Amino acid sequence: MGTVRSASNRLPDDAAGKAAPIGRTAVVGSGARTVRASSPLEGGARGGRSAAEVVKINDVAREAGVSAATVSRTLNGRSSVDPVLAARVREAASRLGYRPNGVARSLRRQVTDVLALIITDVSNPFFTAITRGVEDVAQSRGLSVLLCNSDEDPGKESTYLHVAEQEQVAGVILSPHRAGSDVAHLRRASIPMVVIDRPLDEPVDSVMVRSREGARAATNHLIDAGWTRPACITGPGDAWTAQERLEGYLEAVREHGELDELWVHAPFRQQGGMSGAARLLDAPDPPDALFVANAQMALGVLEEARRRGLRVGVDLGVITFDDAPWTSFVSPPMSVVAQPAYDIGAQAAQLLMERVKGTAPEAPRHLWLSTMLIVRESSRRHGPG
Amino acid sequence: MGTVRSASNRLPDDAAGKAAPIGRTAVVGSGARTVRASSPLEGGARGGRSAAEVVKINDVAREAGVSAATVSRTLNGRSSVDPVLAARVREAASRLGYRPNGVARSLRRQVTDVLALIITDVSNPFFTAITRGVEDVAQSRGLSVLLCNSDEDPGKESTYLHVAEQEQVAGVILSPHRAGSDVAHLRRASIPMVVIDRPLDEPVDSVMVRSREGARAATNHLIDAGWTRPACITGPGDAWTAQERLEGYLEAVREHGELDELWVHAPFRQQGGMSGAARLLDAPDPPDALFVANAQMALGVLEEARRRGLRVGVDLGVITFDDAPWTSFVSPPMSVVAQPAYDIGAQAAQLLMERVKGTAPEAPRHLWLSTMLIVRESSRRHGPG
DNA sequence: ATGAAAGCGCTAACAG
DNA sequence: CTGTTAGCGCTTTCAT
Repeated sequence: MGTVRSASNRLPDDAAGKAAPIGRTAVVGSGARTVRASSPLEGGARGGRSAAEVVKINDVAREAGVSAATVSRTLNGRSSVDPVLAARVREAASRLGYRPNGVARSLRRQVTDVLALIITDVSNPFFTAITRGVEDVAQSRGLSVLLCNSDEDPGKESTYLHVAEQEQVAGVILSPHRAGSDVAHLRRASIPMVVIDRPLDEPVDSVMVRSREGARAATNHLIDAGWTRPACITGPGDAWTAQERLEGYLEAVREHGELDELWVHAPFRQQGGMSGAARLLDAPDPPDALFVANAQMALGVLEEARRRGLRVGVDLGVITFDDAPWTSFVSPPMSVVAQPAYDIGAQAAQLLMERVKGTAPEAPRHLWLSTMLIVRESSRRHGPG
Repeated sequence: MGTVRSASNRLPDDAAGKAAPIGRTAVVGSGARTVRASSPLEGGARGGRSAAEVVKINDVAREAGVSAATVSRTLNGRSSVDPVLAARVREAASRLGYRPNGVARSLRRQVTDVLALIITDVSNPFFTAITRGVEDVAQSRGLSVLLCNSDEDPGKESTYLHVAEQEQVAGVILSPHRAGSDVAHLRRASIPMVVIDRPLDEPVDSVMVRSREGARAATNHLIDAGWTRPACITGPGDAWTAQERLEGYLEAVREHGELDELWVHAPFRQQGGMSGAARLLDAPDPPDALFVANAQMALGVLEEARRRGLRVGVDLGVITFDDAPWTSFVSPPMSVVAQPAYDIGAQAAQLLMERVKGTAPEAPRHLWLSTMLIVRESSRRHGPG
């Protein structure tokens, strides 16, 4: 697949050995812990003494000659403070390089200015587009977004759900692995949540895509284009989106009667597309066109087609879900069912913001967005030769 | 660019209006706060009373008839407890559905089991591959990874650096926007850090790629292939990787004498590649081959070439950095300089783990990984027509 | 091995 | 408007 010219990497052994975990503090001297300034003689961190000590709110208070409460009020602007004192506080804070401890604040306030977005695959452009949507609206509201990659792994998913709970994030946007994903703890901690891309067996806000409709349109298009044995390569059986896209395919096929129903399940990855295509094409009476459930799989399909010397658009019609950045550059340009990924993210963040602020109605809201069929060349039937 | 069949999305207005922020608690009744069980008469959450109340360590302690300290010790396994009591504690904890409050724990322990990975572009496959590397080793060490997308925006970067500090993450892996990115606060908070992809003007661990070497090899390859006016489309001038790749190009060009030095800077995006190519090709004496500094830009180059009716591999030679998943499927297959992205992440995580555990030497370590030239078709010179 | 008590650093009632 | 006081929920000495 190309000439390789050079290579040289190495992954070093774990130089750490099996030593017991040690705290963050560098192990320099004996076990004696650093002593914090407490005697009035210390007089605060004056001048250029670049101590590694962390400045706390009380240091600032002392330096500014006010109470910690006033420092807090000044810096948070929640209550009015005498301008003179406020100035003194700000001055002291910046002189000392004070940085509020977010953990302490969170503990006290019980919320953070952070929200978590848990997706099933960072390397899928569909999800990164969603991410952008989420980020844009979150940022406009002054919140940060922490991305968590659950990788279609229930274990990782629950770990991240746990992290979100532990860290007391303001809200969670989740693309659940399965409808049964356990979010009870989040609910119990009353952390607002919005589900995207796939449904959840819980009464929560959601933003979904009419996948089935898109799949049906894609399959119909394949048939209209003159392909006579369209098949479907969809995601794993336990993924709702995979089922829906398969359903859409089946609906279309059934509308036309006479057609065989041909489909396989495979992981939502390039490798999955490859093996799925292989299984289908190895059948006694193989399909002449493929509706593929995601762009990463589509790449695998192209790979397998190439391996077999099948010309896409001639020997094999192909259309896929997701308008990845590369779709119009492959040969031939790939027809797709585009999902409004950015909007999914933006809408979900909207809904979440409303929950966070408490301005949302109690009943869960469900948004359904539509797909868009973009016909390029891979799905058209070009005469052989 | 394709026939569009249907579309229908909408982005609802901000239904929230401009109401002041309200805490997470649903605003149901008056201002009276929920009262916590404190009277001995309450007797703990027996039976099916599914209270929305959050269970705290003291509830578990009471339920198990031990002290909070014992509960903590049991659940953290840091000190030995009587097996009988331990069993009782565990039983009580699970019966009550106790979930330790991570924020409180972090405040006390001053660390979290989470590390932050700050990258400049989630939608760049190079960075998602890095992410996988980081995740794999972090997970094997029992840590979770929070991904932060700084988007080449110094503001966002510093926000995330701030979040990382606030949340007291165990460590940070950063792909800095500029060498001058301000990480002083992290250092002051003694949060371990590893820099990837680009250097930082600070004595910290780093994992980098010999970009310049790769760029030089790519350019030399273009020249060897028979192209006579190779040009370079690199990233923004303030990005180190962009400079290095340009340098590599220049080195190669200079080695050959006689050749003009042709290059432009542009954002590391598809759009950037497009405009960069346009500028270069619009010149009086345009190049006949392009060395592109990243895969997303390369897509833009393909777009521009198509727009102008230039045949890649015939009228225009192209080679790019990064072996994105689609590179071998575009037409013609794209030659690339592959970076060991996964390894960058894995190695960085390794280094970070050692710092977190305190088993690393004090002096910063610098790892340099090599690229790999993969020659496909886009860079070969095929006779016209 | 266990419990009591002392905070981690901050914010929010509550008086003044 | 400001300071005092009381925790947020947990872990960890320090005694026992």
